[in-house]
Amino acid sequence: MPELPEVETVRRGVSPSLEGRVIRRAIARRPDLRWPLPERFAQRLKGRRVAAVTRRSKYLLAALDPLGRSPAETLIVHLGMAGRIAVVKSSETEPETPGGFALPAATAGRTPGPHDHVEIETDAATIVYTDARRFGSMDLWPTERLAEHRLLARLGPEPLSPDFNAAHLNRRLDGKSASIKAALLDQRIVAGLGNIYVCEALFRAGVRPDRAAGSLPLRRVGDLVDAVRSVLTEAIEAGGSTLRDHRLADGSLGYFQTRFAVYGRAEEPCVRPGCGGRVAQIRQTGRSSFYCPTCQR
DNA sequence: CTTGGGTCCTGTGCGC
DNA sequence: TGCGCACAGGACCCAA
Repeated sequence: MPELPEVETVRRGVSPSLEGRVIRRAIARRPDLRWPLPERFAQRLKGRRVAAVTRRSKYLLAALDPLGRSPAETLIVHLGMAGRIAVVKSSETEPETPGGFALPAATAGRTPGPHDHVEIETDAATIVYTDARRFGSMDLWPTERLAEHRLLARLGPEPLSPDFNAAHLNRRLDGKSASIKAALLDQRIVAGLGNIYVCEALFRAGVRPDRAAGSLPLRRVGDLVDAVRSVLTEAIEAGGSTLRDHRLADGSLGYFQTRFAVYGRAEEPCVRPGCGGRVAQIRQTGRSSFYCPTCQR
């Protein structure tokens, strides 16, 4: 799934086709993704002007201007594990397909793929939401009360904001017996990290994923904050990581996966010069963790 | 409250 | 080549 860098990459890709533009057509090909879509979802999108496209954690947020009796509302999109968004330019009959990636059908005369669930069309492009596993979700919610939405209300600070700092993280880890890996995946503690970037951040900070969260001295908590920041920042610059599903909105590939130090590198040598260790893979709460037993303590 | 396991769903890649 | 199984970037929900 898309973690924060992938969602941010998608946000940047779709913004030009949505911001300041009017939704002239919307299609929902099924009534639900992970949960039921809102009542009359497609109809309620039609005619609305998109004021801005932002991101909170792994959620894409499209702020919609009021229309008629509808107040200002925000379209909330989560990509789940395999959700993908493609921008198909209205003028393109045969869109570019870099990397051999076939863009989902969207424009007139093209057949939609079996998992192309939602399409949103402006005068600039058609935004196609594809999600084979359907772990993703969409909702429409009054912008005025956005912070109260059940999916957003309990999220911790954005990892790239000043609110995520050593003092905050130390307070949230204090006394925790769960692993540091589980704590960093807990979206209430810090919002937007997933399995890949937690593994990579722990490597950078030299912290074993199975250490008790509450066992880190403040200084090392500070190292972890720095590591989270640097890995996310670099991943965003690289356009995210493409394993299976993630694509930039134009269909091209993110390339941060070429810079993974540990994720998916079980048995391979540690990248730290002179280390000589091998990357280990363990399971924690049902998910794979990768780390260097020599560098990470 | 915290913690870990089960769950939703489909596709892919591996071993046999 | 086919089959079955494990696993996949998430996170809600629930039992203990």
